[in-house]
Amino acid sequence: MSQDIPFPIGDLPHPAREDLVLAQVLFALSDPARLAIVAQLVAGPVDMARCQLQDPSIAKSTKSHLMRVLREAGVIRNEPKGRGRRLSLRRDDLDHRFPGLLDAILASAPAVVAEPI
Amino acid sequence: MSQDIPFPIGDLPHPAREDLVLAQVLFALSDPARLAIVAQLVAGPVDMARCQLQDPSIAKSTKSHLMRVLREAGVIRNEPKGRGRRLSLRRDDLDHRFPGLLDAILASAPAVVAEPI
DNA sequence: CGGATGGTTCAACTATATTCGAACCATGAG
DNA sequence: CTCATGGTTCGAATATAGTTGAACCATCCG
Repeated sequence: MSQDIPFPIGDLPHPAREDLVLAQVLFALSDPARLAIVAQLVAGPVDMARCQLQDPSIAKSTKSHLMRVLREAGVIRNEPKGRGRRLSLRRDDLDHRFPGLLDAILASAPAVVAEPI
Repeated sequence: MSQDIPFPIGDLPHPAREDLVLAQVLFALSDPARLAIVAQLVAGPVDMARCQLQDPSIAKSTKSHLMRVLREAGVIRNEPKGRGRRLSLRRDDLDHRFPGLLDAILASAPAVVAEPI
């Protein structure tokens, strides 16, 4: 039961809240680049085009892959928006399944201040 | 500064508290087998010989490797004891560097009841 | 309808992790 | 000392993850 998220979140598959797996979430967050992405999303949703990686030389396919790992672990949402995509933290689902986990990680993660528009 | 732990903990190298890296800790805990080991250590130190893995068919070299990943991430201590080794959670160091992280993970991890002696 | 822009997917390659048996080392028991 | 026990390390094999350019797809803009 509950294969993917019940209501449409865009064309990409998102795991339902009850299908999140702790080890998978931890793995997704075990990479500094992915951790930095998550830190950027704490303040709120970010358009993918505006979400920068530390290393600007990274290929866009790689960036897309980073987002995929986070999405498939249930850490972020990735929904179409206009001609681009909008990324957001699935904080509610994470907090519900793993209370305190995200807070603890974010508190220890290097702060990433969102680039002003 | 502070390469390894300042006081002797056995012959194996252990990272000092201030050298623990969040991403590395998360990675160490992102494997179900390692997560289960940690869960076993919550109740207190365990002799390695008594610390069982779910899959009993796993080679001892593999078990040793699992312990190494956890040790190198600073999650567990591994000190000589008699002719064997004693494993323990570095809860104090983890709590100090990443407050709430271990609690959150353990609360969400599948409980592993220690085998009675 | 054409571009142009922004992302995903694919296939191939590289890099890193896992797993194992064998060899080795240390300790405690006899 | 000698042996058995319990673990680590090594090297090789396998598996999984990361990275990339090219191809593709969708949306907006003109």
